[in-house]
Amino acid sequence: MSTITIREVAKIAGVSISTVSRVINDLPDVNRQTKQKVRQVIEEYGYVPNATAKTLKQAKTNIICILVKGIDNPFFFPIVEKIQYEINKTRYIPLVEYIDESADEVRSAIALAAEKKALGIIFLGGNPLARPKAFARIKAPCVMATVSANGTIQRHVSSVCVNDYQAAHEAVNYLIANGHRHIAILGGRRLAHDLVWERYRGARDCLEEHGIDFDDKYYVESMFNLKDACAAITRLLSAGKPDFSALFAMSDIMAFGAIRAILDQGYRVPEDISVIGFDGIEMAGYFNPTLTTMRQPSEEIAQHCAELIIQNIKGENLGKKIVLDTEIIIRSSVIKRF
Amino acid sequence: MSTITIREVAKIAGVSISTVSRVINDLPDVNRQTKQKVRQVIEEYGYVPNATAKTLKQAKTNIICILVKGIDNPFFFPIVEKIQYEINKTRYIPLVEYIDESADEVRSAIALAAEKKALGIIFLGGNPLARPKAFARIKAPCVMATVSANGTIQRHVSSVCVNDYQAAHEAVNYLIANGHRHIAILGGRRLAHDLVWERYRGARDCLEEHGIDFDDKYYVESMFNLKDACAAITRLLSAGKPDFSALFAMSDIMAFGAIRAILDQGYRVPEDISVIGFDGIEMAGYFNPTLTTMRQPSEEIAQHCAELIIQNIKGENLGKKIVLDTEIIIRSSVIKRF
DNA sequence: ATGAAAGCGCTAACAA
DNA sequence: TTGTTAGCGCTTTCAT
Repeated sequence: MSTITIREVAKIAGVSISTVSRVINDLPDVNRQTKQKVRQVIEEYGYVPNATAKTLKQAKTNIICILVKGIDNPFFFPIVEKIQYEINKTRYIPLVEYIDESADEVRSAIALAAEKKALGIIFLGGNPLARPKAFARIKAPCVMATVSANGTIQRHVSSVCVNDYQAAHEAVNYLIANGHRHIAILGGRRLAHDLVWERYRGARDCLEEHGIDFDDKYYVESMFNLKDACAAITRLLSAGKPDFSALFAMSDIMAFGAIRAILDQGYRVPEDISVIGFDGIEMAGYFNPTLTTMRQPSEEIAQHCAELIIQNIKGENLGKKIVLDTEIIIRSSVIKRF
Repeated sequence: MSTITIREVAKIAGVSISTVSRVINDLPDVNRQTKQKVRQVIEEYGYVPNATAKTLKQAKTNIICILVKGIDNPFFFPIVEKIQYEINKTRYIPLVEYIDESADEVRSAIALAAEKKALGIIFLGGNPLARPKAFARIKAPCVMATVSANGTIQRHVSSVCVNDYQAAHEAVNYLIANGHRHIAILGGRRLAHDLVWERYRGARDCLEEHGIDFDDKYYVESMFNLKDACAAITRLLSAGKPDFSALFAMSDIMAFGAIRAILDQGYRVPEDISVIGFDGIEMAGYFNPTLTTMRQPSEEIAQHCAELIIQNIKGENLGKKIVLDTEIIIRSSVIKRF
């Protein structure tokens, strides 16, 4: 593990430490030949600068952290990619940190801000705002991606998200417009996440506006994954012949799990039960049947996140809340009911 | 961004820096009351230790790095999770680093070993062995996950993988056993990756052993993603009525893309074309039709990786190559042909 | 039980 | 153009 240090490179090359430092960092005022010689020593001995020491010294970095909670959420991939891409175009450096579903995102963020001296943090997934007191410890500006920061008093917290209420409202409205009156909802724990609550409200209100009473036994609670969603819908269906003709799933992944369950129980999608998803992940266009879904504009979300965090770092637009529009992608998992 | 430092905590608490350090690290030999007081100051002022400085000082860590190339490969998720889980049970600390598909994994690894002072590195994805010279720079023991390190002379490189040749052989054999004689192969660039080459050889040899000539026009080249696979198969099918009854895809994701293409072209899976995948990702059991696939034992792979890297760090089993068995998961995307 | 002091590898004034 | 030097925040002997 004995990596060579700048000191030794200097000694071997017969120059001073600062000269080596200059070469490493491509600073001006270095003789061409000296530079050549140092480069050669570096190459030969495989010297690698110790970034820890560099960071320690420099006191500040250009790092913007992207803290992703939930490694296996396909909805996040294109967002992470795009944010990275956008930040890379600037003078800032994107640093993606994935943390476990069970990890504490606020603690991670605090650590990040301190350790990596992140100038700003973009949160993707999780529910950091749920712990406002701990959150207040973070001094760096924060941007919440796909989660609204409306409920926050924290001035350094911005957000970029869709109007979950309205999106869910539209999704259910599409179902109703297609003649469905008996609609089930597949979502997360309503009290655990604002996001879930908003989508639930949007869906239920839409139902009510059309004079449809929503019986809570048609709210199917599940985690945001394939297996759990499949199990939940299987449970619902195995009780007997379903008396609903459409299902609104709060994520595409849940929709996939639900469709599997419906198929396994001997029903057809969409002929017997129509399904609409949420997110608009890539797989939705490849699944069979292809999945009708409320698409969140992931590219735009990413773009705005990148822009906003940089503005925030410069002290501009702190606490700004950006709300984007969703778009329904009509495919073949919803059929007209007469 | 002005985080308080250990020095200031010491001053405020009226003790020395070392005492504060002792409290932070929970070392013995600190008076209860002193500890109390220091803790209080830390709490009150929101002091967070600077991990950069700590790492710099400590010269060595307990970090084991997991370097994942290709953020959107669902096959990797459970492996990463399990490796993390296993390492967490030991005194070592797992550190997952995701790098872009276009990034240089060898450079990243070198940087990692130096910067984070990783004791060992587990590689997931990419093809680091393709650059042996640069790779030799890494002094920390390395474990290649799901890629064979057989071709390497490097003594510090171990690997945990399946026998790709044999697995592909079995997959195609299953197709043949089901009466298929005309089989297409969907894979990556054969010369770019040993893994692709091995699977190709296994498939082709199996065909030959059954007296079937493989016409290279039925080798469909594509990247390992949905879109490209779908496009490639669409191209193949739009040429005219397919004269093959089965397809072997080198990854489940590719299989999904292929199935979409087949369906879109008006054919049925498996009635017109049977499809077998590779990897055994979770989604394969939810897709429609459910996907028959050669499952790589991801849990076991992860487990062995974790064990091996720790042994390697201790100087044991350096360069060990572990080869695991795949298992065919029979579902409904392959049908008997008479 | 506590403190003083020597660095970890690097950068950035300031000198030369 | 190059070298000298003072730290960055922390851990860790070694004294006290």
